[in-house]
Amino acid sequence: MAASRGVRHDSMRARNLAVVLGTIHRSGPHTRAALAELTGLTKTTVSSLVGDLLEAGVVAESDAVRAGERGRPGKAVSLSGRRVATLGLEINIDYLAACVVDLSRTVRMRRTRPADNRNSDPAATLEELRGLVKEITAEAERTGLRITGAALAVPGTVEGDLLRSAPHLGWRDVRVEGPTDLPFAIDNEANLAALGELWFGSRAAVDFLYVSGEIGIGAGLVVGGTVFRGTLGLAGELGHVVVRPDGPGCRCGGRGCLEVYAGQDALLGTLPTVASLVSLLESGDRRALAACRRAGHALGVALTSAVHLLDPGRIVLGGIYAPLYRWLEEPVAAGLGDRLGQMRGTPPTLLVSEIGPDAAVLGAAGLVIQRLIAEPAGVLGL
Amino acid sequence: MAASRGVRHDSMRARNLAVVLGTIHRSGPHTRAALAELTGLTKTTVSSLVGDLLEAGVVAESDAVRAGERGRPGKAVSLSGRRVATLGLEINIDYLAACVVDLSRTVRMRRTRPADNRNSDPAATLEELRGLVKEITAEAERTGLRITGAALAVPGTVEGDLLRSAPHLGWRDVRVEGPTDLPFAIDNEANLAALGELWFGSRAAVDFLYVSGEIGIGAGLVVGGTVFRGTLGLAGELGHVVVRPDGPGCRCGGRGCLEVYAGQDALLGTLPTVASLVSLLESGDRRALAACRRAGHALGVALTSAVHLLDPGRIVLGGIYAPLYRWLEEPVAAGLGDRLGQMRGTPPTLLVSEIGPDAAVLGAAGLVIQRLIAEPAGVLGL
DNA sequence: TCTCTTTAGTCCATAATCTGTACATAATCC
DNA sequence: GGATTATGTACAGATTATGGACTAAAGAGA
Repeated sequence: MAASRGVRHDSMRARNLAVVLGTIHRSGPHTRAALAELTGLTKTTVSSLVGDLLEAGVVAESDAVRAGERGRPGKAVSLSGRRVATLGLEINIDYLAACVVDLSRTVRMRRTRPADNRNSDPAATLEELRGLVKEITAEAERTGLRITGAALAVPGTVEGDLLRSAPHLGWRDVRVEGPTDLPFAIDNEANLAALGELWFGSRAAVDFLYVSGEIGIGAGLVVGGTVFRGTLGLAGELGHVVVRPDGPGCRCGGRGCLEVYAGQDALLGTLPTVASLVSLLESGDRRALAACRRAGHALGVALTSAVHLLDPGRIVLGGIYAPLYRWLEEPVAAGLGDRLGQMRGTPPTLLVSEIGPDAAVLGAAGLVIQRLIAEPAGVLGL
Repeated sequence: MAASRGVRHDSMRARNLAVVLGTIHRSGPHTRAALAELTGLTKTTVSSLVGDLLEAGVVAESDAVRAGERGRPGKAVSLSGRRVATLGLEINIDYLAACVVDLSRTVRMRRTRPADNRNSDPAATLEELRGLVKEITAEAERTGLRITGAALAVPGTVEGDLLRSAPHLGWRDVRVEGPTDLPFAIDNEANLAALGELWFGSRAAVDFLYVSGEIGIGAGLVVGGTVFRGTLGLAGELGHVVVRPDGPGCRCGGRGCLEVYAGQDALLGTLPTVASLVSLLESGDRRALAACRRAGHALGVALTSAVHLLDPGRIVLGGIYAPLYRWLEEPVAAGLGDRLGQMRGTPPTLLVSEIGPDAAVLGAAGLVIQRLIAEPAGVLGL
């Protein structure tokens, strides 16, 4: 639905700043002339806008660049990581994490603090997080970085700034305030991991479903570079898609949810870690292989439903599914291929995430960068 | 992702025309002063914009209206159905339909032409449709209506303007051109029926999942007043969500899809029509009741998956499920309630569609109105 | 080496659009 | 009937983009 506020002169300029910055972000460094061509604005206007962006330190001019064969070479304008950065945060079951990412997508800092957050006290954990944030922002500012905002990934469902339910933390209906006075957002771990894949993954694509295998199983759908959140922000709960309506009971109250078959607990059984499962798999352990196959089948079934409902461009398996991908790929792909049948041209490509367990923190920082690029004037006060 | 074109003076005005028109559409008739308040524009600007809209005939001034207690009364500006209307079209298995709906959502004309389109020749059917369109647009123009565009609902999957697959028509990969030189769109029957519910349903809401029970089962998700289409436009294929991974084979190639349990063929069995099933149900026929209960259970399972993945605000049952709602409500709601369990505060409300079998044609016209309101300057040449 | 051509980027007068204040209008209140 | 209050319009002023002229910087060709 169209935004309801009218456009005034200042918002026109704000919008054009966003258009220029977004174009640089989307299609790489360009000279002012090329930007004028791409945006449909005149060279004059682009020059003026780029001037503001340079002053704000969000873009930088490179040395002269050969554009065509002849003529004056232009100076390419690219995103600059010099001055502006954002803060990604994560509360997970056994650690707190924070990272500072600059506008050029370089990870400038990273901190992980082990912590046992199972059934923890929200206030205490958030206080701990606040400490981590203070520490890392102070250090970032010492190196001359301006942090423009923060986002927090949590293993649970989020509505607005309300953490509805994080079963593995034992949290319910926790209102999370920003740990600083920076602009702040909180979102589901899977949604933000999907953004991590979008911003830092190697197979850059703007349409995919990121599947986050953890103790719970979540998914984040990215369509056209934006996370689809549903009505309340609760979309993507892949872990409770029904695989077998009369299957074993799930902690959610339902039966035969995907999580029962392919959650971390189901996969590991009595094994202590994913690494131990991997080594068993590598040694050809039959029970481990069977467990993986079972999980893969269930995942194939749930993903079939997900593909029919969400129509993702690709599917990226992440979290604990990444190290297990060698053993999951075949059953999952087979399940998808068999079941999707003639309904679509080809089933979505299945890929493995390559950014590892940092996906969510990085994605949190990416979310803030995304907002900065979408609305530079508001964020930077231009 | 942000649009990539810069904003110029004329697009600022175009945008503001859309803002004013959209505000009138969304929150009803208002005086210029109220519109200024709502949009954040000044009274002067709103007056000027409303002037253009009046001239284009898309809005009309009412008689003076008491706004507050004292002061000069304002004249409310409301959408006008006088001059501008849109065309909704539908190709279905046993009929062609067309309707003309004006900007004030009044259905001005409606035509249905029985036709046996099962395994029909696309070219012939489209030619037939073209005839219907010529007839109805000629008549509309005779009454002084200007048709600004048309949209076509088809029982199948649509990518762009390509009809990928309409199994019940026997069509595959048909490129559908507009039946006139008007702006034209084609979309899935379920998506457009959802828009029909949005535009013409009595329980106005901007977030819901419309479930279209026909021979196939589709669903259209509306979030914030917009249909969610997924990456290729294939989202919402509820009929092939997996209910039982080892269930009976489905024509799609999968097994245990919802359609196998709750599609029209499964519900009717050997009965000829939905009406005959209803009368059996009313007379308490045990086999009919059992069939409905089975279908309701399956629907509850599939909708559970859909709720987890899509997070709809409400669920509206339409198509053949509307007349069967009395018998479906309990098993569906029970299935949803039991399975969704503690994952969300309350499960989405279950409702029955009240606009009947016209949902898709009406929604097609609604889609065109939606576009007109979103971009009046482009469509009307202001 | 000098000039021509070509492209990049800036300058400045002009145009489009919105803002803000002042004002005419129209109703109620007392 | 005058005071009050709110609607809608007029007009000067502000903001921003445009477009053509101009400067800058490089290669091509003589």
